[in-house]
This record gives sequence, C-alpha cells and structure tokens, in this order.
Amino acid sequence: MANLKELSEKLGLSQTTVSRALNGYPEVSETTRQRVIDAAREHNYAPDSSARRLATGKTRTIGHVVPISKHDMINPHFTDFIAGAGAVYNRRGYDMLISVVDADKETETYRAMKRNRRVDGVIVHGPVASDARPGLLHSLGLPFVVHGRTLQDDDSYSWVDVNNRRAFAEATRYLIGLGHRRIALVNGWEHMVFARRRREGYEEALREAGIAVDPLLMSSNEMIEPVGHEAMTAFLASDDPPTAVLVASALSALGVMGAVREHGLGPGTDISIISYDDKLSFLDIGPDGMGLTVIRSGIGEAGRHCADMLIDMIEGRRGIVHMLLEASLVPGTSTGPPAGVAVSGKSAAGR
Amino acid sequence: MANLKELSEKLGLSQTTVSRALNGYPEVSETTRQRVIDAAREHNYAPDSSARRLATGKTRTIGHVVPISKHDMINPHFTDFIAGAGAVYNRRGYDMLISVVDADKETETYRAMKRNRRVDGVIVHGPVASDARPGLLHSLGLPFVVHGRTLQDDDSYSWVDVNNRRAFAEATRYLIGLGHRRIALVNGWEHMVFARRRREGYEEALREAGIAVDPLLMSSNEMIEPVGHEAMTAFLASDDPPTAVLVASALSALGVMGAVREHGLGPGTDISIISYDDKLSFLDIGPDGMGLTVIRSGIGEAGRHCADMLIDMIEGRRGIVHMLLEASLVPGTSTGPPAGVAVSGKSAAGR
DNA sequence: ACGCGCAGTCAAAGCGCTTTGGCTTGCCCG
DNA sequence: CGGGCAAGCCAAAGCGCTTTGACTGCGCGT
Repeated sequence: MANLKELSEKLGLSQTTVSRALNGYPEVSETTRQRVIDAAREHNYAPDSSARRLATGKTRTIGHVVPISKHDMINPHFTDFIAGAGAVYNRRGYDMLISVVDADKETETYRAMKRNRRVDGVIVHGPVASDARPGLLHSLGLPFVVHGRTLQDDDSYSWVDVNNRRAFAEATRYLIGLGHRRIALVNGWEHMVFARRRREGYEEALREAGIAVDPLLMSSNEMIEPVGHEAMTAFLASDDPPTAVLVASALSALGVMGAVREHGLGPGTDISIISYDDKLSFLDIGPDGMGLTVIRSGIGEAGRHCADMLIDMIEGRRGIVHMLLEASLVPGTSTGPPAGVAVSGKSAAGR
Repeated sequence: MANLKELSEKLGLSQTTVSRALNGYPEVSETTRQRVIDAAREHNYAPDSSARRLATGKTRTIGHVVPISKHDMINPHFTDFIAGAGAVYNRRGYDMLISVVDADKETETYRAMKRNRRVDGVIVHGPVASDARPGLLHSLGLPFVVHGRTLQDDDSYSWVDVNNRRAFAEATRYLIGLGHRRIALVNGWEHMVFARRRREGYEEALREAGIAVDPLLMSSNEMIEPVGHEAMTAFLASDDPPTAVLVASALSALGVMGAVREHGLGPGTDISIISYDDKLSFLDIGPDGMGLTVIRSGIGEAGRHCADMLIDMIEGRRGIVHMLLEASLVPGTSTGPPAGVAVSGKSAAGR
C-alpha cells in the first residue's frame, strides 16, 4: 500500500530500477529483481493504474458500447459474449469498460472515448445494414473489432461472424430433405445484418429445391418470446399453414413452441421446428433440454475471438483479420417428416 | 484534439485559468469562461482521463465483479441490472468497469482493484448466507453497495433489496386463499440469501394457515429452464402431487410450464403457477405474454438505486442507507382454484 | 490620500509512474 | 597494462492534469 518512491527508498534502489525489475526489463540483475519482487509483495505494492496510463499512454482498457433499446432492454446474448470476452481480458491484463447508452448517443460515446483517451480499442456489437460505426472508428483512429459484419466494406476492418447464410441454408435443406415444402421463417429484424443473411440462406435453399418463396411465411421482428408466439399464431391461422418453421433465436422459439402447443399440435410430428440457438447458457434448450432441433454456435466463443483479435491488433501483433465461424445443426425431436407423409426408408435427409 | 497546455497558449491564458474555467470554478470571470468553453469545443478538447485521475485521485469509475459459474454462465438478471445502473453512471459522469472472474478469484479481484486504485467503489452482487465480501471491502476501505443482503450485519453497509420474504408469503397466501393446500416451491439455491428469505415467506404463510411444510414439495437449485422442468416433473410424479406451485424465477417457470403441459395439464385449471419474475426484459412473461401470474419487481430499478446510492456515498453526500423494495403480485391466468373444488362465490382471495 | 479587500489571473508544485540518456563498475582481451 | 564493452544502476525529464499560494489591479470606505 505504498508508492514506487517509498518502495525504492526502502530497498535502497532508484525508482528506475524498481520499475524495471517489476516490469521484467532485462537491465536488472536477477538477484535484484527477486529482491524487488519480494519487497513489493511484502508491502502489497502495485502500481497506480492512472499513473501508469498517463506515463505510457496505454489504458489497457477495452470499451463496449451497449445501446439500450426501448423498454430498457439489453440483448440477452450480450451476457454470453461478455463472459467470453471478459475471460480473455482477464488473462491478458485488460479491463472492460461498458457504456450503456441510448441508441442515438452511440457515436457521441465513441467520440468521447477517444477524446478522453479512455480506451485502447472497442468492440462493435450488432452491425446494421449500412453501419456508420466502422467509418467513424476508422476516422477516429480507434482500433476495433466488429462482432458480425456490415454488408459492404467488410474487408476494411476485423470481424468475427457466424456463417449465418450457410447455417440457414443447411437447416432449410434439412427440412426439405424431410419432405417439407411449406417452411416458415421467424426471423429477427432484418436491418440487422445477420438476420438478412439468414433469410438469404433460407431463400437460397428454397430456390435450389424449386420451392417458391412465400412472403406470407416470413416474419421479421424482435427476437423475444412474445413476438415468436404472435408470429407463429398468425402462421397457423393462415389458409395454407406451414408444416415446418425455422426460428432465428431460442427466445423466439419459446414463443413458437407455446403457440404450437396451444393449437394442440405436436412439435416434430405435426409441425417441425428448427431454432437457431446462440447457446444461451441459462436456457440450455437442445438435446438435453426441450429437445429442439437447433443450429448452434457458441456466442461466448465469438466473444473470446473478438477480444483476442482486438488486443493483438492494439499491441501491433496483427492486422485486419476475418473469422467466419460455422454453426452446426444438432438434430433433436422437434423435426420429422411432414404429417401425412409416409416415412419411406430413404426419404429423410442425412442425420 | 489537443492538451491543456496548447489550448491555454492558444487562448493566451494560463493552464490554471483554463482548467478552472472548464471545471466551473468561481474564480474565473464569466467572459473568460465562455471564451474558454468556446475554444475547447472548437478544438475538440477534452481532458485526458488518466491525467485527471492521477491529479485528483478520483477515478470516477465503479467496479462490478461478476463471478462466472460453471459452464461460463452469467446470471441473466445481470443484464437488466446493468442497464439500470449504467443509465445512472452515464448521467452522473461515471464509468462502469466490469470484471468477469472465476468465482474463487473474487476477493483477489477486489484487492487488486483497491491496490491499483482502479475504482472509487464497487457494487456487490448476489450475497450469500455468510458472505465475506462486506467485511473484506470494509477492511479495504472501498465504498460499496450490496444488491441484496447478507443474513447478519446487514446494517453495517448499504444495500438495496426486494422484500422477498413478504413477496413469497403473499403469493402463498393468495394460493391458499384460492383453496390450495398442496403448494410446491421451486426455489433457487438456498445459500443465496434471497432464496432463503423466499422460503421463509412461503413457510410462514403455510404455518399461518395451519398447513404442514412438506420437504417433498420443495426444491432448491439453479434458476434455469431445464432445472425447473426437472423439478416439476418430479413433483408431478409423486404420490400426492401439488395443486399449485410457486416458482422462484421466470426461467425456471418456463421449465415448469413445459413439464405441466407435457403431463397434459392446464395451467390455471389443473394446476396453479405463480412465478417470481424479475421482469426479464427479453422474456416479458406476464399479463401480455404467457399469462402467468407473477410477483414482479424491477431489477433495473434496483440497479439504478444501487448506482445512485454508491455515487452519493463516494461523493460524501450520504452514509449507510437501506432500501427495501416491495414486489407486487400481478394476477394472470395461470392461477385458479384447485381442480375439483367448486367455485363458490366467496371462496377466492382478493383479486 | 491611503490601505484594504476582492476579483481575476498566473507560475509552479505535485500526482505516481515510465523511459531516456548517462554514469559506474568489472572484466576480457590484445 | 589499457581500451572497450557489457551489465547494472541512477537522476531527471516527462505524461497532462489539478490545486496551492502568490501576485496584480481596481474600487471603495474612511
């Protein structure tokens, strides 16, 4: 609980030497270094972070700007991401600064972070179709990594993303392989890039199979439970209801399941459901949980990659990097051939 | 994008005067102040946060230590809390530092935060029965506010808590008033203080009504979906199954609902369900959602109070304060008289 | 006319660290 | 024996801010 000066006086050394000893510089003899380290521990000394920052110009802090939507809501995937990124920050000696702001104050927040020199870099969450943030951050000279991608210019910055297009194409093919032709999509907001790519994948697979894309079988909305419920209820009430549905999030899937059950239908028998599942740690839908067939991708893993990439970039070890994670289809009991279709030996798609 | 020195030279003033003008000190004439403020804006000047911290000794940063459980999970209530607290930090000019650590490294993290002088104070989450953190923080001299309470000595520090005991007592009384006598409890882990208090409230109400507390009707576990499902399945399989169940979290309630439906039972008719609902913003169970009868309390609100109290404390405007929030019972369609009981005009409890 | 107080300003001393540029040793080798 | 060199250490100069203590005028009361 002292400062460098006192510690160095106590040791009969200069501040220079003590500082160097503690920071692992080679100009100090190993005997001295050990003596210093011991003394530091004994006196419970640790450098004042502000002083160190001022002297080095590095904050060793990563900023996360979290926009808050209407209803004070933060995207629940965020916790998982944070858990992953946080672990990396810890390991590599960085701090995590989180700024919760109204969506319209986001750019001003980045500007302020730069002006006050509060962070060494930032992680950008939830890119939208034409996102101004990469441009802004570039012009500010603030290193950043995007979780997800924008639609254009995604090679001008580093990102970590899931191959949403392929994931949804494969899920759709899987359903088609089971014999489904009326396949609905309960998507997230399509100004979010990932949602748009998911729809593209879905449509791609339909077209391949020569199935017309029916706008009446697609909904795009917030990915929360009540919204999933509402969308599915509407689909089921239509003239020509779907026999299968692809859902963009575990939360929406809860609502969808509810609606299906309320209609007296059985998931996997009367109607097939596949949900994208960001592996929300607290829900744990999946083989062990509600038996849903899911497309999985670890969001905590994405957080870890983002954090590592950003730090590497800040420390000058790495330039622009792209990382495309593949999601995997995990069959559960919520999928099967459409009702009324005989299960011939060879009709079902690969397990 | 300059520093104080350059700005003051450009203005033909001393650094002292410029600094004072910007920080609202009265020793500067209003004309000068305005001139300084304009120039600062024009040159996009803002003080370097590290330098300011070093000079003042205040970090204007609040720390949150978030323990990560097995399976890398962060309690999902945390997002809502953060949203509330974050709004306050913003408004009052504070930063939020989040440290995600293994549960067993928590105390070391607090020590480090103090040693490095990284934060002005911390928020303590999820107190357990005999929690070492208040004592530790006191001895470190680090201001803090606890979200929740420990069992003893809860008057030696500031806290914000929900009256869990009363909330569960009232919910239990409500069910008893409807005619139920076999009431189960799907609780959280009872080393968490709030869970313990909930059970106390539940037992209290049962005793009042002369109903024996049956250990077979109580489960204590993690508050996640699959666990709720499991607990409820077990209850329903027992010899003398409950006619009503009290659930400690919205997430568990999802699992409970699932189990109930799988048994072909109807919530509100065959079995009554009341869930504690921390108003998880992304689930929105409740009158508009799944129709559950819930006990509600805003967790974002608790976050706001914690943040305000802690900052007041740091700035020396306030000492130890306790705040007990009351939860409210919001009737939905998941509760009703037990099956087989005639609904006489006057039997049901207050709406 | 004199001194006093006050408004307004400034120079300089920190805050606690890192880092540059020397300054001693002691040792090796021709 | 002496020059060269590396190893080991140090003094001092920042980093960009806040804050103390002192210094000017100037108006005012007596």
